[in-house]
Amino acid sequence: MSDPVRRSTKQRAAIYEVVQVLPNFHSAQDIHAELARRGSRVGLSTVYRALAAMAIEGEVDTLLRDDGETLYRQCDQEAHHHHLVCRQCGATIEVDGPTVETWTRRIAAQHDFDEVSHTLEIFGRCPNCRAKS
Amino acid sequence: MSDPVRRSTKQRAAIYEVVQVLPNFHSAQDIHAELARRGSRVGLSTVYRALAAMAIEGEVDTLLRDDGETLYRQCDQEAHHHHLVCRQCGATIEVDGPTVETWTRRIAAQHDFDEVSHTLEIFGRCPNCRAKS
DNA sequence: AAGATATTGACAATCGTTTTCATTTAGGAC
DNA sequence: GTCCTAAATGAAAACGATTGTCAATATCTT
Repeated sequence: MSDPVRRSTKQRAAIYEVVQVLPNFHSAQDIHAELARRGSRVGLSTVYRALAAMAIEGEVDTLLRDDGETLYRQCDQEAHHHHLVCRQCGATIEVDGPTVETWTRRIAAQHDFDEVSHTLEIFGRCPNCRAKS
Repeated sequence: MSDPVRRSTKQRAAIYEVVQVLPNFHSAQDIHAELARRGSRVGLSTVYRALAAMAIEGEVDTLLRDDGETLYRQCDQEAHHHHLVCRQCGATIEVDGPTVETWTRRIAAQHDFDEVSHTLEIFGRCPNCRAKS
């Protein structure tokens, strides 16, 4: 009962390519649109499936927006990390959080929880967008 | 151009009542079902509207689940805080995070971001659920 | 090349949530 | 109390992201 063998297809390659090239986070629909713009006519379901698979493999980074939409981005760092995201332009900075890691582990231990994970995102306005307003 | 006046209605009272009584986080649909169980036939749209309004007023606490569903709960603390949530039974502990608050402010300042907010939730398995497995 | 099966894509279905809009109701004025 | 106006309600439709369906296609193995 092992996992099905993965086959490499033109579609998956195209999707991977676009994700690598696009800066910051984008929705599956964005990526689908970008593919169309480039002439790759890939089905929307295929984009969703490929992105979900890549997220599981750790090849892409995901972020859940306030309204529930899932955003994807190329993953720079292997290790667990967080994001500082500009609410206006979407610019993203990856931040590393030893302080937070330690803190969450301590909190969990205090309440005798195990198998702990956490989500943390910081939202704000970047210097560029502030200058424009 | 001031905000419309808020009127107090039986429906809002019923919704507020249920939220106060239910432990832990529940979806708008859960709350709607619980109202029905109690004989209060309140429209689903009304439940959504009331919960959204209460969330803005800070009367209830919200949590965005991994799949994008919004959960609501009575708010014990006025101040900004985070949650330690059991993945299995949903038990929730409110945690206060001066460490994290400081850390996020510092990170934002380092990158010259302003109007900063953040989301942080810790997920794990509570002692009860661990005992059961 | 041929067979087995993973993958694709057009489309329908799902599901939480929001909007529409006609009807009802709260709350102030008289 | 009665009137009036705007807020609130609710049933149903609309919406938007995502997932399922399934026949057709492409990939890998032999």
